[in-house]
Amino acid sequence: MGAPKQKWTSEEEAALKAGVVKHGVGKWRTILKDPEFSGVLYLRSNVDLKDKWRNLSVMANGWSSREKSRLAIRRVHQAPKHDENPFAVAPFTPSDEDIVDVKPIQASRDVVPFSGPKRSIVRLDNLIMEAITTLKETGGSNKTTIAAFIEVLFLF
Amino acid sequence: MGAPKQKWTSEEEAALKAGVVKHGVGKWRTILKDPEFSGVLYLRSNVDLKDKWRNLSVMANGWSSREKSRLAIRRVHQAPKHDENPFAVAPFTPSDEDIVDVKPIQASRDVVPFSGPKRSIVRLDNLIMEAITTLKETGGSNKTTIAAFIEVLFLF
DNA sequence: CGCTAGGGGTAGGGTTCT
DNA sequence: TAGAACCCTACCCCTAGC
Repeated sequence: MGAPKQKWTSEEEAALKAGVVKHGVGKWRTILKDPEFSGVLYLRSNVDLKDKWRNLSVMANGWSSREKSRLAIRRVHQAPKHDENPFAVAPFTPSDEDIVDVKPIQASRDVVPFSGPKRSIVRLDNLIMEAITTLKETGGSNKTTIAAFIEVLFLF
Repeated sequence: MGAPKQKWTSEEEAALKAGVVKHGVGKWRTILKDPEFSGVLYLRSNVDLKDKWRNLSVMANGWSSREKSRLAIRRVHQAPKHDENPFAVAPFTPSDEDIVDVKPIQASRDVVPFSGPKRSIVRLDNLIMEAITTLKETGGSNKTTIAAFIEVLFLF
């Protein structure tokens, strides 16, 4: 039928993450063309990268709760005239616990079916991902902060 | 970033079709400036019109067999607003004198197995669209024929 | 410089496979 | 039933060429 279904290797996954750190979320083609990653990702298309990142993002915060529940709230969307601000799509109540700092990851700690050894690594991994995603979504011009994550990223 | 992504409403789509009938394919700016349509299409650019027409043409011509299946199975799921207008259907089975052959514009990186006969769904609007496009492409000076389509177009 | 045609890229809903 | 990988447009941007 379709393509043979090729599972992502950890090398590819790492390259993707590094690529996102370097070029940003949504720059799939750019990441793919970067000589730094093309060697690893040459079998993947830009769409593949996008899809994979989507999966990773879900994993990174999907276990917890908020942030992604907005997807469920979306079903009917008709914008005849005078559309609303696209960024206002998330009607989450900015009450107390928001996505302010790099804290939300704590919340995802309770429901983790992981086995012992890699636990901390995965945790940090998710932390980074969440941080990056959040930074990007909230305007993400904070280059220095992102740069800071690069070091952490390559610690593993 | 780019533009906020504005989905086309059925009103806009109808206006575009009517505009094409009135001014012809490729006269995007003209359609846009026509007072008859500017009220509906005022937040679209000439390029937007062109792009949308491209989509519509693809739909009218080479709809993949998978799409056909999906359409058939389409859930009776209520439409909140008035999308999916009453053009709805011409359920009778298309015999064999359907559409010509128009291969999908697709460059798949992997296997390209299926190719078969393009038996498009016979939706009235698709027929109209095809007819208009064909007329235009083949010299399209058959004004009377086009005029005939106008009536059909506005029958619903 | 305005306009159209066409190539390209991304987002997101769907579908298929495991 | 779920999740991962892949598919299919809808929509937008860019630019060559007139």
